[in-house]
Amino acid sequence: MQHSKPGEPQILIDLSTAIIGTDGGTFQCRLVEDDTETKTGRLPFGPFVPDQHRTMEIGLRQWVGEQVGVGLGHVEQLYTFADRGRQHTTPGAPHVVSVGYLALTNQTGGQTQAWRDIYNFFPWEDWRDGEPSMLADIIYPALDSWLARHAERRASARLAFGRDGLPWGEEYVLERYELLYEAGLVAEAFADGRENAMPTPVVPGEALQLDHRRILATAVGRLRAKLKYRPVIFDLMPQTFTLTQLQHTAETVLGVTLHKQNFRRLVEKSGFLEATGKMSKARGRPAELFKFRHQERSERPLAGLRVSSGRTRTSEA
Amino acid sequence: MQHSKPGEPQILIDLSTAIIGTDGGTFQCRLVEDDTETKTGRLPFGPFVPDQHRTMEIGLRQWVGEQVGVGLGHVEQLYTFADRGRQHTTPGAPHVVSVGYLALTNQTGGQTQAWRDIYNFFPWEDWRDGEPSMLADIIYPALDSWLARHAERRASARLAFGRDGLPWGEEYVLERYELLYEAGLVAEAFADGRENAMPTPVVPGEALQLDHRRILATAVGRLRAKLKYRPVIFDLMPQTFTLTQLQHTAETVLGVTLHKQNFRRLVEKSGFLEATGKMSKARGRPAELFKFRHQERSERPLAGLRVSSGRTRTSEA
DNA sequence: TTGAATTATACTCAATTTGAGTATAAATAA
DNA sequence: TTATTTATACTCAAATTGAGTATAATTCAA
Repeated sequence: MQHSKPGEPQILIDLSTAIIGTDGGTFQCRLVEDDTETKTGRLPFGPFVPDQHRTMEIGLRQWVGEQVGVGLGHVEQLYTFADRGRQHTTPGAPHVVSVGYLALTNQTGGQTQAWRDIYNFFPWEDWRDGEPSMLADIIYPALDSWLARHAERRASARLAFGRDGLPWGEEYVLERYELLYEAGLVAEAFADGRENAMPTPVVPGEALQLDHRRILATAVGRLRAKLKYRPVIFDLMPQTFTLTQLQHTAETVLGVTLHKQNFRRLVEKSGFLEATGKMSKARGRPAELFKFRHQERSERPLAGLRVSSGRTRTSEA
Repeated sequence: MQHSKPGEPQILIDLSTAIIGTDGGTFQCRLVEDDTETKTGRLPFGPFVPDQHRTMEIGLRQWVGEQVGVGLGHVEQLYTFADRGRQHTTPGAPHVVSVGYLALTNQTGGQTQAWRDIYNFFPWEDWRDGEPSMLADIIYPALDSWLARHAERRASARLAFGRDGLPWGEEYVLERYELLYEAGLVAEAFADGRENAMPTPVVPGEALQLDHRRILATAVGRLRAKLKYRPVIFDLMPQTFTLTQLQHTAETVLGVTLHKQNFRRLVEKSGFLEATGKMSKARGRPAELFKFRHQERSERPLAGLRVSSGRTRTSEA
């Protein structure tokens, strides 16, 4: 009864995957080394073909395998985006819906140049050296001028960007990107033909094709949130690692710095780590190498790192 | 390049919505008063028609409006289910993908019989009177016998059901339902033609059509989790309410009992409530009526109720 | 070869939060 | 008028958190 009559426009589902890893303090995402000579990068993606793919995850693994050949650890579905005007619509062609996925890996880099620093796409998200100056210098003035005409979005903007004394919530990555898009300040807004968009993007940060930057923002927000209540960080780590390396990874993902002694206390108490007895060799005092106790993953309530930043953040200059 | 060639089987997207409310200690979901005389209920749902629906949320609001006419408060997307074998597939017909949504409302009941107690569908989820005996009596024996042949699912089962001394995590509603489905213990497993399924469901609990019980499980799990970090509970409350009513709502959703004095302390400290000065009249001492400070929703970090159960749960008998 | 710099790790301590009560107040019902 | 019911206030110890200080084990550079 509610089902579509034949002749209605077809729907095509695209499966797009944000493959995320870290490498010595950089926060990386795997892009496709593109054949076409467009300036903007893209995530690995391809259509969901129900006849070939028993599940969407099988489909995405096929496209990831063919296009970038990265071994995936944790994989999770993020969100299904279907709004008209934000999907690439050729008249007459099927309507495209994209299902975004997050995948984590501990194998980044290698010989390929296709691993890109995620903070290139979202430079305002990296607070490891304090509040990025572009917020006060560029983003807030531009956003405020748009908000003057869109009072109904004020409350969301305050929460998302931590204005007026509210804290900066590192997990609101998507909410921030969406506001910048709505305000016409990023390149995709112009590419999608929004009437308020500037031909030259106002806000710094590299664009991606289609809605891939939106998917990446969703992925980063989800990962940042999840880090705090599930032990997903270990999917980003090599076999063995020092506590400092673990902390650097957490800081890279969260985009903030953490209190070292407390981080160590937290992580040791968690029971997820097992000392290997071996030591790392580097500058300064050698650090013990740990490994993740995989069995623990199924043996305890699965807390994450209930991390707190090293310094009380004052959210406004 | 990766796009579908014409002639490939069509995809149809169904939008299905779990509308959830509470009414004096019962946890309710709005079903459609069904025209067809099937025994099993269903959620309001209908196809996503891109030409008519600018967004999926617009589409779902249309189907909800037409089929049940309930005013929706908070609405959020849950998950997109597309696995073959769990969607109703008629050969040659389009493959159906369902996007599940959660909607909250504070208007339940009324004249209709279509509001059903959610714990009818998941009786093992209600721990307000302690651990339901059916877990030890029916579910665990049946599950264990299946696990004996599926050792690879053991770890998930322990976590989901809190076996072997692990705590019962009230938010793992979907994970529990999925395990029961996989083990062939619920009616939908038989309806979907799984070879290991019993013709008569082993586990108590009413079934729903299609994958609607899976969607409802997703909704309940998400709501239980979200209650703890976002102020969503107020979408379930009337304009004014006593602290006891608020607590009962939280207990109804979470399926556990809470410590009264601490709940009150928590909720008062949160800053989300505003005393009205009015008093409720009932048995016993009158309670003050509060209302939700809607502006607060955009003025503070949006914590939820970091509730803890009234008694330390021992997860195994 | 010594001492400065660097990094790791151990420990302290006050403030806050949490879990689990006890005590008291204000109604109704018998 | 006393028991029952419900609401609210307050206490207190344990655990957790935020922010240090102190010390140990290296390398680097003079």
